[in-house]
Amino acid sequence: MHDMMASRPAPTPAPELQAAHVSESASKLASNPSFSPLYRQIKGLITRSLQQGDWKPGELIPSEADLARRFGVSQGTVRKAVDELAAEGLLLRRQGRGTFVSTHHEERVKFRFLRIVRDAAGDGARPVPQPMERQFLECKRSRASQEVARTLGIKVGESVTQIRRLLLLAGEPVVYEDIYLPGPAFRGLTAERLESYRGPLYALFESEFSTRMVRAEEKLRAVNASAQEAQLLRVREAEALLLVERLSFSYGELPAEYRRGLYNTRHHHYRNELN
Amino acid sequence: MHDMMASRPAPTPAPELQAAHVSESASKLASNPSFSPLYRQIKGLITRSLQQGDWKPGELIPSEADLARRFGVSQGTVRKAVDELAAEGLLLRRQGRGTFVSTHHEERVKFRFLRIVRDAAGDGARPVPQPMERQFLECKRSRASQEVARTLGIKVGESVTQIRRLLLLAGEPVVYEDIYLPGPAFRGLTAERLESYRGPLYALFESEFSTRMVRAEEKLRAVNASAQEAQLLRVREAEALLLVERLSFSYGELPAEYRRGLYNTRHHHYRNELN
DNA sequence: TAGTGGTCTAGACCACCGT
DNA sequence: CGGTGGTCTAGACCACTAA
Repeated sequence: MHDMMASRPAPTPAPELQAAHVSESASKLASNPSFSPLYRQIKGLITRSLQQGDWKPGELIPSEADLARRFGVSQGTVRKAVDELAAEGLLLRRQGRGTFVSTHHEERVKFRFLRIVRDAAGDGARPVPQPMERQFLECKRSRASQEVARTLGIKVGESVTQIRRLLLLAGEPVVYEDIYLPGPAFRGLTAERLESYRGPLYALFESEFSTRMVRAEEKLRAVNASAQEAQLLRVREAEALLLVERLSFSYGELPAEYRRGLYNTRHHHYRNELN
Repeated sequence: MHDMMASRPAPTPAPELQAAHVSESASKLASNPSFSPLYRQIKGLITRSLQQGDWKPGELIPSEADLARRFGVSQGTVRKAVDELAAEGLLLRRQGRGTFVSTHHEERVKFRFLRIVRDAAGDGARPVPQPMERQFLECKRSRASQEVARTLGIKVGESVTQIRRLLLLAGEPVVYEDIYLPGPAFRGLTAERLESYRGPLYALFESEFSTRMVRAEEKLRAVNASAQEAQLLRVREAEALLLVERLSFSYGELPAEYRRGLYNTRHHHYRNELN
């Protein structure tokens, strides 16, 4: 047990990692009830570095060999940790170049969370039909209602930023949604900034508000359109609309955005894969 | 290159695997444009054994060490292949016991494809609310319509088995769906068998019709209830319903079932996770 | 106690990328 | 060319399960 640690050469670990690494044994931590394998501990350390912003979205992280030296483990162990993070979409591996922090700026993963597809589209169709046009109807500060507060895990009446917008695909209004962002982090967000920004909202949040959305949960229902909703989406009143409530999480399972979207599914559908 | 193969002891591979293994070099197949790494070839061989029914759902497959000997590769290579198949839900690993072929009979994965959740349910709620009751309204042979034929990849007018049923959760009708099964494989399916069977439909298909559903694609829309649909689901006519079209695939990406379901989302919702 | 999957290591070679 | 991730091996030890 102990001689394993002694025989391992001093890895001169990065300062912010040393404590965690030294406090945990590099061996299997036998008889420890809260045991977690080494590669998961490494994964936790990398995740913490991502949370802390040591490595920012789009940036190159240290090579596997480098990380293995820092953590004082073998490259294979680092590899398994990075593999899982890549599978979860937090990191992106590129052979010959290195491992990068995932970002919503990449062309490949734009509109990663928008599952709308045009009906006519074949199997290999892009997830989000083009051309896409956005109309921002509103951007204001308000107080969290009970529903919004509960969902975002904040207190009723706390400050939230609210965005109301319309998405048009090929000229047809398809999505009408309210977006709620918690706390003072998004104070600087204005209607003008939204109008002028090219690219997905999540890319804007990442670049200018230090909030990266990592994963999301959605609840889907069918509802009848109100008069106002019908007018905006150009459907008949009481026509069926797909209600999509999305709660997005940033690093560390932190709820960071709540969306309530109404989808006009006359010529588009929500696509899902089950495994 | 060649001496690698020569120096490797004869693995006495299983007959059905020998051809593929011998025809491929165990080394990296350099300069082969259709190159696939060894572990993917192994994965392909295992998948083929699953398709052929060499190992049936619920059964124990050979140990990693055993497979490694058969294929003449290291255990680590087999491990990586099995890892991917387990991640895709085709295999199930159990420490200390072995690796099993996934089955819809397991308690853990019952109703794996049914994403309906009661609204009140908390985060840790079971995916499918209990008690669940099923009413089979119809089970008949018919000819594939153009839509069904196109979806299932068969010819218009070919024989299909059609099931119409209603699912009730806590006494409330929530799902009304038409199920289309291709070809003569399901000839023996009767209303009586459906009534008497306990457990998920997919478990029945697996046990008695040698068809295991591996993955599925769904298209979701909102539609207004027809008079008949409204009556069955006990909602108002024209009330919004969630239309879920599901195409399920068996081994080898074979389309094996098409479902058209209407979900009453008054007190339940469709839950989805985005990564 | 024997056998299984799970973790970890050390080292080799390859494919890919930018310089 | 050097550095990166990708593949593959061989061997050790651990945790879990069933007999």
